[in-house]
Amino acid sequence: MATEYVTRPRALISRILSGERRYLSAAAIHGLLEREQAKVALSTVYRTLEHLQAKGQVSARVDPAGETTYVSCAGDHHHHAICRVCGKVEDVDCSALEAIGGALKAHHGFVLEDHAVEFFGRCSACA
Amino acid sequence: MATEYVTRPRALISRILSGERRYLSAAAIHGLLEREQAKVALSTVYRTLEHLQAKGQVSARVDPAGETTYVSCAGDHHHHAICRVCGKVEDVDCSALEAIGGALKAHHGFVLEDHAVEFFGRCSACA
DNA sequence: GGCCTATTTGCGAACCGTTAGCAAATCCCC
DNA sequence: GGGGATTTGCTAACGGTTCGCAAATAGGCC
Ligand SMILES: [Mn+2]
Ligand SMILES: [Mn+2]
Ligand SMILES: [Zn+2]
Ligand SMILES: [Zn+2]
Repeated sequence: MATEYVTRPRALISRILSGERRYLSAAAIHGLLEREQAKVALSTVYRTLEHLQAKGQVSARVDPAGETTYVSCAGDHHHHAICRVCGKVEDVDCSALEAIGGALKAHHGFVLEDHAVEFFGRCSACA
Repeated sequence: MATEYVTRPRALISRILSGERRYLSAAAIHGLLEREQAKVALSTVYRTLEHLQAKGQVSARVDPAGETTYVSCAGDHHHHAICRVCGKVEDVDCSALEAIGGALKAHHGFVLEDHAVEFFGRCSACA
């Protein structure tokens, strides 16, 4: 049934993502593949990204221009601090946010189930 | 130069937004206008939303399907708790997040400049 | 190694939300 | 009411993403 093939396009795209700590668009990944003479269709890039997301190896976000971008990302629930200069992504723990659950309940009767957070600023190299 | 007209479409759209505490897409707003016999072009809805955003009366977010949605939103910097059942939006203060700035600096040398947060759960009516 | 079949790819066209161009309509102020 | 700047409506274009389907590939099995 759900047999899973390790194909050349998938290996190439996984390699690119794991060597990159910035969010990349599908088009950007496709461009990087072209630059190294690897012929992979853009639709395959999309399908592979979808596949990697389903496997929990990639996290996506929509950038301000409306383009979806992807980073290699695994591990427990956490958030990203994104450098506005170079785009570097740092993983950030979010235990501080747990406390907000109580306040939401008290003020609005709101039962907190999940949250999404993004931090923006400058990484150590760009500060 | 930047004279500003109060037109019928703008008044209609502002009224719809201020009477709604959920994020609405441009198409949804357009649909509501149709339902009340008001003929407004979809492109006018987009332009009005852009206009209201620039005036700081509307806040936008891209929903999981990639569609941009809009709520009436004014006041100081804050975040939104969105009910997963009915879509109702509560304004949430974020003083608790300020503390994270120090930790980011200490752990990653990251200088925090801004953050974006969304909370998901169930509002009091849907709990 | 060769065969076989399920899975994946490549290509192109279709899709869909959003933006742009431009003439006609509207708003505002005198 | 007249006149000029602004806004609207319509339609076509745009750009990222998804789809359909035949050709190619992976990998288990002789
Ligand atoms: Mn991560
Ligand atoms: Mn708000
Ligand atoms: Zn940086
Ligand atoms: Zn609710």
